Amino acid sequence: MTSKQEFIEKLRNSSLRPTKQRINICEVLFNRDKTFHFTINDLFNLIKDKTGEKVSLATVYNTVHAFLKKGYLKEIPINSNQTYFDTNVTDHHHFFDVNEEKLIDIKNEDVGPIEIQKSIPGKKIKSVEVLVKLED
Amino acid sequence: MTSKQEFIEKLRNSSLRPTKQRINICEVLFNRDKTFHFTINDLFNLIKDKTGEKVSLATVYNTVHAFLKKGYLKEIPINSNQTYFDTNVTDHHHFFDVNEEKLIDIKNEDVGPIEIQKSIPGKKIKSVEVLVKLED
DNA sequence: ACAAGAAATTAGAATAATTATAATATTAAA
DNA sequence: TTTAATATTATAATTATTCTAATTTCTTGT
Repeated sequence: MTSKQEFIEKLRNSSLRPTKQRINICEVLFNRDKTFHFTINDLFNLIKDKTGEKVSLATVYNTVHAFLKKGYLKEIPINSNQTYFDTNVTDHHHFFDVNEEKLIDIKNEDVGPIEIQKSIPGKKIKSVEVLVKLED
Repeated sequence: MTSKQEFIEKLRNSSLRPTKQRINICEVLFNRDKTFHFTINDLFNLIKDKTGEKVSLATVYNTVHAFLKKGYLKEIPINSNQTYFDTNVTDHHHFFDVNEEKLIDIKNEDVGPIEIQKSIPGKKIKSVEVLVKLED
C-alpha cells in the first residue's frame, strides 16, 4: 500500500507534476500486489469506480503515455484493436487467451533462451517478446 | 502473375463471392514476388493507385477480415495504433524497425526453438510468435 | 511569502480507426 | 429465366486516439 504522499514524491522525482488526476491514476495502477493488465478504457472506468473522481479520457491517454516513456508501464503487442498495457515492466512474455481476451504473464525464466540467427545491418535489438496465443 | 480468372476461381473455391472489389484487392495483395506487410490504409491507397478503381474503406476492412479468417492473411501483433497484416501466412516471426516503422520477416528456421515451460489448464497453444524490436 | 512569467498538464474538440446496418449485388432454387 | 435467399458493399455510426486552447503548476525574482 503506497500512500498518496509517496506517489507525489515519485512523480516529482520523475519530473512529472503531481496533479490530482495523476495521483488518482497511480492509485489505480500501482496500489496492487499482482501485475495489472489493462486497456485505456479499463483504466478510465476503474478511476471513476475506485476514486469516485472523473478524469477525462484524454488525460488517461496522456498519463499512460507519460508513464510508458518513463518506463513505469509497458505496452504489450497484441493484435486486438485495443492496446494493452502492463504494470510489470520487467523483461517478460505473455499468453493471450483469445477466447476470454485476457493476458497472462510468462516469466522470463519460463521461456527458454531465444536465439535470433538474423540481423539487420545498422540496427540493434531493442527487445524480444514472445506472444503465445491460447484457445480452448 | 496470377490472372483475374484465377483469383475468381480461388475466391469461389473459398466460398467467397468474386466481386470486382475483391478481385482488385487480390491483385494488389497477391500479385507479388515478395511477401507484403501492410496496414488497412496502405492497402486502401494502393488499390486506388494500382487499379484506378475506388473501393470503400469499409470494404477493405471486410475483405481483409474475410481473408484472415480463410487463412490467406496473417495479422501481426505490434503495438502501433495501426494494425499490420502479412501475406506470408507460414509460421514465422518479425522484426519491427521502430524508427522506420517497418516490418521484416524472420523465417522460422532463423529462430531457435522456443520452449514455454508454463501451461494454462484447459487451454491449448494456438500460436507462438516472436517480435523483435529494432532501433538505430 | 507573493506575483509574474515560463512550462507542463488537462480536457473539450477534432481526427482517425473500426464496426454496424440499410441498400445493393450475387447466387441458388424453382 | 424470375424469385427468394444469402452475401457483400459502402454509408453512417461508433469507438479509439490525438491536437490544442485554456488552465494549472512550477520557477524565479523580489
